[in-house]
Amino acid sequence: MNQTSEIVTRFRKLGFKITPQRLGIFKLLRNNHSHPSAEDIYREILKVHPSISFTTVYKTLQTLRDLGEINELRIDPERAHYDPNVRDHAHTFCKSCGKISDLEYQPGISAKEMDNRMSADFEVHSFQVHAVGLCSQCKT
Amino acid sequence: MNQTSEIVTRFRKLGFKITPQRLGIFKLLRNNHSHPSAEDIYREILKVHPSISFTTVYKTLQTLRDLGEINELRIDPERAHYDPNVRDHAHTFCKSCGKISDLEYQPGISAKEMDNRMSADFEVHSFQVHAVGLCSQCKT
DNA sequence: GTTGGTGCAAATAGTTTGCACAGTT
DNA sequence: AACTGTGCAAACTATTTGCACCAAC
Repeated sequence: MNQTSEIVTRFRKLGFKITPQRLGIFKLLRNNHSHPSAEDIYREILKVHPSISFTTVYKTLQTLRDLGEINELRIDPERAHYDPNVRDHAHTFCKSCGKISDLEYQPGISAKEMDNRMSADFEVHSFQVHAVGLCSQCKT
Repeated sequence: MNQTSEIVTRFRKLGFKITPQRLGIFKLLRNNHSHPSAEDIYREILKVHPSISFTTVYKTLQTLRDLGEINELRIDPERAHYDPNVRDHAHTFCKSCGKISDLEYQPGISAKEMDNRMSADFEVHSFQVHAVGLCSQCKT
């Protein structure tokens, strides 16, 4: 995810408007490594904008996703999570507590390299690597 | 997924019963490389068992998944897909038509190796690798 | 003033569950 | 006969949408 100022410029250029709600969401996401769900973000932003609606959060996340500013992670079968870090990287997902963490392991190949390799058959947009299991707290 | 006869033995051993519906589902899944959703399986099995319910399909898939006979794939944000091939392997997911295919690329590391490497922090049960993008039919 | 955003409420869709009856063992 | 499975219907939950009013531009 870019600097807030860059996103603001980008939004304006595309005819999107900048609202306090959106600014709050941008701020909440920047440097956020917790992989929040839409609901998580909604609950947090409520502290700053007590009358914001879930719909606004939801639609803003969609917009940011469509612009490639954030990734929508579909690791958790129960809900989507959002990640402002759009660089290629892997995740761990704990089946017990649902926590998603960044994983140091590198797949050894980027989405771009992957795309070059198999472009005849499939056009790769992103390349996702997940380790699913139990985190240190949950494995007894 | 094991041979049907082995699954039957395993089910009986665990106190689960063998019904024509379940046998039909076992047969439909064996050697199935199409990564069907529960709905897909339901529609297929209806041709053989016209009065089977979605609930039965759903519960049987859960049981097979819990026994490790099949993998529940959560690549498609819209629905779960099922794969009788439980060996480590990667998938492609087409954002446009939703098709899931097996991918030749090997992550270069198995879930077991992965687990050994990072066992201090996280207990890896499975290791999932997905290329998300557009299939040959959908990329214009 | 024009256009897009917000927030409410309702619809959608996949998934999951409770329960009575039927089938397997 | 005992106990699990089946099938129906309903509940649940995350997600998505329609629309009237509001705010950014």
